[in-house]
Amino acid sequence: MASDGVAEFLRRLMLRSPLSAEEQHAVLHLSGQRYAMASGQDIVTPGQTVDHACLVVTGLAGRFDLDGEGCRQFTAFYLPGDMCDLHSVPSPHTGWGISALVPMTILRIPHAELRALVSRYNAVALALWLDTVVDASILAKWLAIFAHKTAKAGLAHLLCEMGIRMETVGLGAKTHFTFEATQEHLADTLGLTKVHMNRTLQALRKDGLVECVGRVIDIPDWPRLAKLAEFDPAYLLLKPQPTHFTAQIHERGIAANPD
Amino acid sequence: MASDGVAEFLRRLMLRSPLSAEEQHAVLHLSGQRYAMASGQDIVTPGQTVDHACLVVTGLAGRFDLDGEGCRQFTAFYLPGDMCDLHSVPSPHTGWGISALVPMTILRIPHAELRALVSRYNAVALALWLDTVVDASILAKWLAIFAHKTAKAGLAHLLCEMGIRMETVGLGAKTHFTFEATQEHLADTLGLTKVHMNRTLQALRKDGLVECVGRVIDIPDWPRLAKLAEFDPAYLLLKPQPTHFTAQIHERGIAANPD
DNA sequence: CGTCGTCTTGATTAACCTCAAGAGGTGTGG
DNA sequence: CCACACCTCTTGAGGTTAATCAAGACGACG
Repeated sequence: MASDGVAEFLRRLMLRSPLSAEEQHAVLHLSGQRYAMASGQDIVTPGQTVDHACLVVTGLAGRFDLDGEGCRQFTAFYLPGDMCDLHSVPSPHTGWGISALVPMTILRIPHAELRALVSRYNAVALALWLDTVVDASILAKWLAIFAHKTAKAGLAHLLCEMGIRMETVGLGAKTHFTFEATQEHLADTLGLTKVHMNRTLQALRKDGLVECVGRVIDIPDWPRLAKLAEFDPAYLLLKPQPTHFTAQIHERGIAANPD
Repeated sequence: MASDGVAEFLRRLMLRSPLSAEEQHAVLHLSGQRYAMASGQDIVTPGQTVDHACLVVTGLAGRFDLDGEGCRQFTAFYLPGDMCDLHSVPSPHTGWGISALVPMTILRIPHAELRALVSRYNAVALALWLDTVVDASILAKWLAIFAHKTAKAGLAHLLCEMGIRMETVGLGAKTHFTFEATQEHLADTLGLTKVHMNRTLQALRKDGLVECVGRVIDIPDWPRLAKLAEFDPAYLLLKPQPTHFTAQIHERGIAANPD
């Protein structure tokens, strides 16, 4: 019944939170209206008050903040299975916006459904809360990396993160994945100009740390890139906290709690 | 019975979330052990797994991230009444640390108590969740400002934020408050060196935008500082979202929902 | 009275921005 | 099939912001 994106959302929750069969079932019964978004279209307009959260079914979305001159700063990326704007459940009025970085499909899930879910199932409430905490953890790491580090290390870190996240949701391997963000999107994430982003990316390519054809990213030497970035995936709060764990994730699958 | 810091925490929650008398009462019954922390001491060590959250009773705490070379990046400041590390309720293992920036007293509240509270009272669960969302909202704003803007505008923005937050918790006015962070702490927040932070602060002083004696901050011309910073307090998610509201906050007091 | 933490200053170097323009691809309409 | 617009990526030269290294001044504290 629910391979319209909700199953991927449940899978994401269970990466970090154990849920009973009943709770899983309840999550899978979430429903909402499907929308197709054009590239560049706003999923959430800055300052809007919303009565629903948006689940990314396919594509890539970015949360952004606007400054006075209209410059964008991206503060999160959302992949398929991510519930963007889950924050809006406790805080329906958001200052930020979310836009589609590529043509994509989303599922709008009413707050009413989510609130009913969390009031009935305590474990689900904690799971959703944890989901926003993960978002905040990534944000804190971005701040630490982008404010302190050089553009090269910052970009390297972002690519490592996207690699792990893509692999975790089954979209390629951490060393080989498709990341549909333009160089300008990346520049607006790291707080650089697109010119400097271009040169930084070239530097990584010249060092043999990254290869790109189209929007496909290849990381020929993961350890070296991770070392340059000082990348430690612990902040992504995936279950097995010790550092070398990514291999296990796929084998575990979604049925962690069959009872 | 509970003017040991818990009342201030309840007050903070009620700035953003309406709670019934029973719910308020339940929050006030939170208890924990009181600790005195020395300046510079870690309240939470990076990588630690905790079974309690820490309520700031007096003083100032900072959440930080460490990079490979041991450089600190602060990712949050916590004032009296703030529950630092509330994130640890859904995620007990944290990558970041929290340290006392001045001598301070805290209250350690066991996760067990907080979890019992949220499982009984749905509105409290949403209130706590919202509290971590506010934290994330500040983080997103910091990223946007510090990554994009010049040091001068970034520092101006931080001072505006601290002014509003101090006034909101009743510690001075937004244009006149005590902020016990050293220039080095500020540098580690904006991602600058302490040398450059010093010069940036001097620039603000020379422009007549800020005056400091000791750790007391004076903002002679708030509108001009706010304009330089492009400061809009909406991201702090205080209740009356329209822009000019700070006057009302004090008058409302804690008894917003007497029933 | 000396030590330590914090603030301050100067000179040099590196990182990043700004402005400007061109190259390559893609989709569209004539 | 070509012409055109548009988006993204790329390159160059010069200017600004902030980092680095080094050292001195000041006050608080024991």
